[in-house]
Amino acid sequence: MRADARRNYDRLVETARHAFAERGTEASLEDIAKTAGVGIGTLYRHFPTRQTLLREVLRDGMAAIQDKGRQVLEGPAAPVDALAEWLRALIRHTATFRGLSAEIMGGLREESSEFSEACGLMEAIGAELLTRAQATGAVRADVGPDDLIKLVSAMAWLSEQGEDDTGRLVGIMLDGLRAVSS
Amino acid sequence: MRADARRNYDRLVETARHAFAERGTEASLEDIAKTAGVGIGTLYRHFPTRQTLLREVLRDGMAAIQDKGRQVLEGPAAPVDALAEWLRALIRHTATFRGLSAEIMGGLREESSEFSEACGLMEAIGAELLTRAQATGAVRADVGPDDLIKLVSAMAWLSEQGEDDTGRLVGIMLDGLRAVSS
DNA sequence: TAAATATACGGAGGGAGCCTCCGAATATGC
DNA sequence: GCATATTCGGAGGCTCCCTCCGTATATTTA
Repeated sequence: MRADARRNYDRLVETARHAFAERGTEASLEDIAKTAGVGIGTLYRHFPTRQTLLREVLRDGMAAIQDKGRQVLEGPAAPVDALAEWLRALIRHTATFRGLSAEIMGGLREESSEFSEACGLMEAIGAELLTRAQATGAVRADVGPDDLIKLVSAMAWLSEQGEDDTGRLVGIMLDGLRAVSS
Repeated sequence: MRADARRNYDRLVETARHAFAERGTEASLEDIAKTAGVGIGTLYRHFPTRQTLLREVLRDGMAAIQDKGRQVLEGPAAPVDALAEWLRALIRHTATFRGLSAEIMGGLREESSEFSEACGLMEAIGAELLTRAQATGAVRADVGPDDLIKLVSAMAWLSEQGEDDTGRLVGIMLDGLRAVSS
């Protein structure tokens, strides 16, 4: 990769990070290019679609969520609590940009999405935490890992909508996931 | 109101209903005007904002939800079940158009929104059903009517996202609303 | 170091959608 | 039938999307 290309690539990712944080995932790409001091053509060469750019911006955060998953899995907490903690972290991350939860849901649905891979990864981690929690009988048996992602997206969407007190609502949802102690 | 104005108004509402159903609330207004056989200026005179048009399209459905509320309130079902049934109906209605749940959430937040009034109404009905259910001890006491609307919106959003099996996820949420039988 | 070449840059341009504004058209009341 | 208050319609200015290709520049080679 040529040096100038590398430089522009990095500048674009950083600028996009700020723009997405400020204006959501629908931020103007022309603005991002201009702010990065780069032509719009350059942006499109490096990132053919908005999703490509978004995925790159999110790379680190995704890795962090993965780590978090491993951490709670190996931690001392009870399986249900470990799952809950991870879900909360995932929700927080999914809500960093307005519009992101919709992209995630798209990734869950369409194989071709740029987020399909990331979704698969999250689902895998969730699956591990989930089955472990289900084995203890503390989480209802009729939910799958994909349900987890969907519920997480919905909660993240709520959070995106300018809802600051999402924590309590997430708590309600988590209670719903717990098995009825009949 | 002049006869031609009335005619155009009605045509616009009907055309918009189809367009929103097909393409979501972001459907092109210029297309709607064209399909209705009307100039774009005419559309904007009758409906200064997209929300105005959307609100008009939803008028009947909103009334239906109100009726439903009265119906379950006076019905024989247990308060919790009445609440659950009404919430399910509200979710179904909120999910008729892609993008509607976001508008609803906006209406809940901003007084100036075209949906503010409708939201207030829904919240009032929900409040009645909720307090009644809470009085029986079957629903947790730490939720308010606004929480209901938020959770409904989140579920409707899920449904909008092309999720067909939302019923089960809604069930999970409803379980979360029920009081822990300690 | 200077030429050759592979690579990357940038923005003009066509398309779509939003919304405003105002001259032209037309219902309605007298 | 005419006056006039309403309403109509779409051109036009704006923003944004995305593509295409002539120009510029980094890197390699002699």
